[in-house]
Amino acid sequence: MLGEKTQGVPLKVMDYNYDEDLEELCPVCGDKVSGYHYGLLTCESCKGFFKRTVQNNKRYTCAENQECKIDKTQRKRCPFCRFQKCLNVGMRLEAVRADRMRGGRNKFGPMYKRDRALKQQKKALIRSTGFKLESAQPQLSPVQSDYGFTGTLHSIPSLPKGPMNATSTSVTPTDYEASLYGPPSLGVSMQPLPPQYQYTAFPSRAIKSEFPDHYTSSPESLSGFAFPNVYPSGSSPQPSSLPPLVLELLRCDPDETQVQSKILAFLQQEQSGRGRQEKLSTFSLMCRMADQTLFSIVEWARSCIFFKELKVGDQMKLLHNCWSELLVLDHVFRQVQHRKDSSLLLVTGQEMDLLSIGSQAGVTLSGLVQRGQELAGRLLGLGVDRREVACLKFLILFNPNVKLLENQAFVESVHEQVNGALLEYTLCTYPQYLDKFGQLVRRLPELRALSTQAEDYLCYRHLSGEVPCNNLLIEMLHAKRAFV
DNA sequence: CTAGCCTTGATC
DNA sequence: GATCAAGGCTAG
Repeated sequence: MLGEKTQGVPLKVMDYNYDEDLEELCPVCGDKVSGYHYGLLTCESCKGFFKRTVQNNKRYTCAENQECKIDKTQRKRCPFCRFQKCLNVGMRLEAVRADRMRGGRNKFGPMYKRDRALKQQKKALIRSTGFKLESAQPQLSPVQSDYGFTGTLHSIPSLPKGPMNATSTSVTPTDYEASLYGPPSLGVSMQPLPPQYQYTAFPSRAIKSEFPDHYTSSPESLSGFAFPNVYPSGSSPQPSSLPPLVLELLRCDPDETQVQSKILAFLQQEQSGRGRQEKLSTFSLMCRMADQTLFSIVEWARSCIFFKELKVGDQMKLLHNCWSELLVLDHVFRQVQHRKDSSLLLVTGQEMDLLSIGSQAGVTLSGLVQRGQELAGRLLGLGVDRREVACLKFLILFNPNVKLLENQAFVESVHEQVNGALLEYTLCTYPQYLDKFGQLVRRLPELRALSTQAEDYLCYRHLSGEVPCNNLLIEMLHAKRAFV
């Protein structure tokens, strides 16, 4: 109500303050913002659209190629792309209440407040300096970093409680915010998980199956260090000062949420088709999870700039060389975003208690996990961001030390280019850090050492027959070493 | 379906 | 009591 007043009706209470939300436009369609809705400032119509879609579990399809431009005049044309954009800019499914309770506040309240404060600060800064500094500090996203929006994935202590309906998403009023929509379906189809898995929030329900496999408008919508795209239409949201190559590499990154939902759905399906007796052990489940993650990594690589230019033979050689490093980096960076010492965040969004790993996993595996945590700790200390990780992935993939490549020169050149872009990026984005580039790059040998150990371990477990068959992991292992 | 306006109610 | 983001209602 007041949101409308302050912006809609130009009350004469305030003298035409040149500040306050003047240029605040809905990040989905560019219309006038009416207040915070479902996680960020949006217009009234997108608020309503988002609500209808989630509440009624709407499924849309796109008549074109899922990249329709959404603006004020065309937003009605393609609900699929509109909803897609809603999610990409950061609207939160979990802010739509499963129980439809009206009024009151939710846990986003403090975040909205903080976001306002930050905007004020920024404005003051602009006024005092006379120019904008756009996203000089991309990791300080008011909407997504501090309140742990990876942190909405925080765990629910135990199994679904009484009034929870098995298939629908109804949840008790008290924990609807926290539980989101994942637990019920997880609980049903995945069979009772081992106690060390806690149920975690998972921000989607059936809608997830509607998501396309790639996203188009904003490369920046992931949690952690991402900056929400507040630019009204599809043009590049980044200040031009950033090395374009870095942005390009980031664009190749898959949407975490989509990967997460895909893998979770896969595991659920696999698990539901399994009899009670043949339920997987925790370790086997982890292997399946890693296996699926590896699939998504391979998928990522194959669609990547540069990599897709290579002949298949070279692609295979590069991937065989670095699959475990990419897998470990993926895991480690997830822990960086997770920011918890007490648990691991799995690719499915589930949390796993580190203490229980320590007590159940055996020395070698515990040691590996521990080393992963240490690496994550160092990266966290460095303040690594997504763009840097995107570069590191390419540096790992385009390893110039891989021999017998058909197009060795190309691989070397890509490696050099990415190196240069990363250096430039760290220098211009974190000028206060004298040697961030060096620090980052020095983590790569550590990563490699860790991944080699992990491979050894996997190999050992494989030889003891403990790793599920038909496994891409094993295929990769085979490719790299001569097996018995 | 859409989107503008209305009602609610926990928090400040 | 004011605030303001949720959900609800209803013309178009």
